[in-house]
Amino acid sequence: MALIPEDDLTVAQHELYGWIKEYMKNFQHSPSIRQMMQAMGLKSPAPIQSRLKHLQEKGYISWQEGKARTMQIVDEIVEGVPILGSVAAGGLIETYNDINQNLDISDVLTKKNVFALSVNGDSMIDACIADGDMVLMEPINHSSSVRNGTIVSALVPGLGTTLKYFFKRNNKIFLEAANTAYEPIQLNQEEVILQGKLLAVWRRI
Amino acid sequence: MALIPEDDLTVAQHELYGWIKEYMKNFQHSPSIRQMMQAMGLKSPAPIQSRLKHLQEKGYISWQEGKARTMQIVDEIVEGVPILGSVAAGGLIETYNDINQNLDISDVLTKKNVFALSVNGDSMIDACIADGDMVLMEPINHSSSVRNGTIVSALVPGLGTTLKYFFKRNNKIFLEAANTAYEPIQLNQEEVILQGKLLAVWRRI
DNA sequence: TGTATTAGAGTACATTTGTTTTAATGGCGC
DNA sequence: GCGCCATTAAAACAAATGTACTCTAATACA
Repeated sequence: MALIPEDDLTVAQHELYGWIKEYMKNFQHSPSIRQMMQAMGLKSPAPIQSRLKHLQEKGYISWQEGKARTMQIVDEIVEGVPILGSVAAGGLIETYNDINQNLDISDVLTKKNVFALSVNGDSMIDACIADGDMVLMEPINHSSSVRNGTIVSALVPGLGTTLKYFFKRNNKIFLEAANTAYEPIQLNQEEVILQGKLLAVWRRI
Repeated sequence: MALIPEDDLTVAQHELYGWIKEYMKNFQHSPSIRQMMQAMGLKSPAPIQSRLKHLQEKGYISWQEGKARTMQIVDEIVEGVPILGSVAAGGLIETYNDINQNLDISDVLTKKNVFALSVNGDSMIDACIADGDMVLMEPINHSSSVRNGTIVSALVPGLGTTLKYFFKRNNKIFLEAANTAYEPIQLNQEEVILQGKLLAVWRRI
């Protein structure tokens, strides 16, 4: 049960294709035929040429003839997944099939210094952040730049890093869970280091 | 308020840098110096070399000396956000700073035919899927390939597209919401078209 | 077993391409 | 105006590279 139907490829072609994808992901440019030759353990360029030709005929790759390192992987969508519609819960939905919109995640991922944290526990369950989720955080420079109600990751000495709602009242900082089973934490400004504020949530099933 | 501090670049360097990024985004490989020359309206490679050298010294790009089209853009993180630790709710946490792991989203995004749906309503709120979330779905070919308990988007004639838990018992299909306020839907196999199964959830704050 | 097909080795060649060098140009301060 | 500096043009060169070709070994198939 292959996830991607690459069954029309021979073993050698599949191996080369995988190597190329890996190389291009790492180096952001196309490898040369002689590099592929070496990577595949071959001693002449002819077999690579043959495999590339087949890969091109089957629509996996393309390149500009005669030009060095101009391969492209045509198969995979580099960035963006089509948004096919909106889906409702129980009620009516409009399914706009031909909308030309793509889910854009890159703006968050390419933001400077963004980091991710893996969520443990269920203290934010009422904010729809579950155990095992990845939260993408933007570093906080000044605590004054954080609005009340923002979800932040905060380092509380003795407690460790925790994900909570942030509130500031009368120079006191309150960290509140999104779960009534947890008591709010009240702290002085010096007692807490705000690490980042929540940008996005990512959950793999 | 520039997002990325490119202020240390001259106008010519900045223009070239922008063009290179655009080219590499479109073609998945590095341009040649002569291509850049032409794009910048120049008639000799020397000015491009000079600008590339400056871009390299300032840490924007890199390349392998002597090799054709081996440029890389070092500035932006192409894919991947560092996972800095795991964050707990209220309890203790281990914050592993030096873990060399990156949040990898590409495997889902580059999967064939994956599509996204915008979630309306709160019927899946107990599965931590909230109004406004984006759900990434993998197309379903055969209903037999869907396991009980999977979250699917299903097209129910007269009802529209809906996001629900999928169950199959005695050749009947049950679509259950993750919200006790909604009643389960019971259908015959012919009455429902399974569109996709849930791969991931994405939520922007 | 014999033959056709395919894969690979080895080689050669033209083009592309990075790099170097030298000369010309143009702006700029004095 | 004059000289200094950075930018560009122009040309040349060597390395890298894609491509074509021939020959050999392996493989499949009847």
